[in-house]
Amino acid sequence: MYFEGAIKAQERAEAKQEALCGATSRCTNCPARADAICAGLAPEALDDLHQLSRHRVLRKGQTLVWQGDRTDIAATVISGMLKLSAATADGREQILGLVAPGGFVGRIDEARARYDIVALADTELCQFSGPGLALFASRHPEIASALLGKTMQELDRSRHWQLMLGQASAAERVATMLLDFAGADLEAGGCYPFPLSRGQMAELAGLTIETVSRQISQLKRNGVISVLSRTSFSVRDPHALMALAGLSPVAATH
Amino acid sequence: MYFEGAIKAQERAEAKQEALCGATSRCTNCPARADAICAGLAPEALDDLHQLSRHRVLRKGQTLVWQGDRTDIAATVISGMLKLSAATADGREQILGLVAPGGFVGRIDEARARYDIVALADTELCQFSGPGLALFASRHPEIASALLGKTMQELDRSRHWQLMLGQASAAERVATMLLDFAGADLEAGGCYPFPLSRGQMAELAGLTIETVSRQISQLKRNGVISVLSRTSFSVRDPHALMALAGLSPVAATH
DNA sequence: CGGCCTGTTGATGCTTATCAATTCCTGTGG
DNA sequence: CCACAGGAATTGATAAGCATCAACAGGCCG
Repeated sequence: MYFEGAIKAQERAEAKQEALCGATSRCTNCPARADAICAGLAPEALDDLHQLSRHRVLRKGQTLVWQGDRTDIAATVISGMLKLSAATADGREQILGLVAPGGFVGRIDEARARYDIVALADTELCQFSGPGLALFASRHPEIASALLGKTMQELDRSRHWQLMLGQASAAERVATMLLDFAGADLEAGGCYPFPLSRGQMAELAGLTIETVSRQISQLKRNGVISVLSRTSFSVRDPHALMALAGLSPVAATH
Repeated sequence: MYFEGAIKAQERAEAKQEALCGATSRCTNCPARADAICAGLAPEALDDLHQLSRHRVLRKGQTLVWQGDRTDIAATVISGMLKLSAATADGREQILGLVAPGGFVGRIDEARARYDIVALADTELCQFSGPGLALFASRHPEIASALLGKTMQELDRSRHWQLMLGQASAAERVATMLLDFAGADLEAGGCYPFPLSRGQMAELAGLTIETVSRQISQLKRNGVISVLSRTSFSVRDPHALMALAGLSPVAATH
């Protein structure tokens, strides 16, 4: 789900090449537009929205927003990947969400940010000011509706993890993550990437690095998956993996 | 936060008495309106919205939506309290959210419900059809904006619990819940209700009944709180309670 | 080729779940 | 008003699961 869009990231190379030509031209060629809040916007409205936006590039590891900042940044991810993560006073971290191309981050109102927003890879953004976007949305119901839809989708994802973190065992959490990485086109023998390091997987699943590693090793031992490299795996027994993920009521709908 | 609105529930008695008089009259007297999505709507628009709504009463324990149902119910809570909860295949339950008067539940699009919606107390609703409300929102930016605001607020709450469930110890989770029950007006000696049973508190915090009970007993032993009855407690040492909750970065902003 | 970061594996202990027994409210009926 | 029944809550004993600490292996880049 999160990661399907990431594959398109390579395709953006050419879009990057073309220097500042017409505003609309950049938008029509935008690789994220089909999934973004501006999808299906009429040409002249798209042009207006483009006037409000600022193209921005984050390098891997760079932080867009710091937890506790008073900021009203809003943005669509064009390429790359962002993570939203909150840290506790004593340094424990929890990844709250991942945002793939076409996804939306930020707030409409200006309030203290409750989490960091950090680039997991080099990331291009189409950035807006929150109030500016809100004003635009008030005049363009299709944008307001798209914003609501994106936010509800994020709410569903967050609640899905709420269930996982509250009730699932380590094995169930890891199996669920792998299914998520595999995406919709899960099949026996299929090869999929680990888009996150073990440490990031641990932060997402509310586990330690060691536990994630052990669970992956056990799936390997049981013949459910093969680990091809540090960053990719193949699924030998999709049915077993889904059975292990078990409690995810959301899986079926993705 | 969740529970401040609940106190107003008693005040609704008179509103209930008045039989069907003018549509707008019912809305203007609605005890939840100040916090609901219809707050600040112009009189004629309010009247239009009222035409789309259906007043409904749920008895305690009654279910509005079943997990897995294909439904598009949307509603504002007028009085009482709803819980959103998801169950795993083997019966473990997790409370995903609580909705107090003025709060909004449901979906705009028709999709499979990912969680149950159940009344924790006798509850009055102002119910809409999702698409009907969406259409209304597309013509009334202030409603679209209010819906987005409510949804973002729910997203913040869900992510707050994501952090709790992923990283916090049992002691931290229970302390955080008690602070939540106390609400904004926390003070030494202040007396507050347990709006949830121990079992419900456990479902919310991702713990067992026994662990919740033990944590409360320990807070009692350490002089941080007193338990006055099964359903109320007083805070002897607010500072200690906040220190124990510790990692909640959200607490400060409520 | 060597250093370093990431990941794996092992040993141990703490936290919390589980199972079981008892006590305490609360509401009902005598 | 008091006694009693039944559920809710508390407390205790034990065990499972995961974190923590520690050592080691493997791959990548300079």
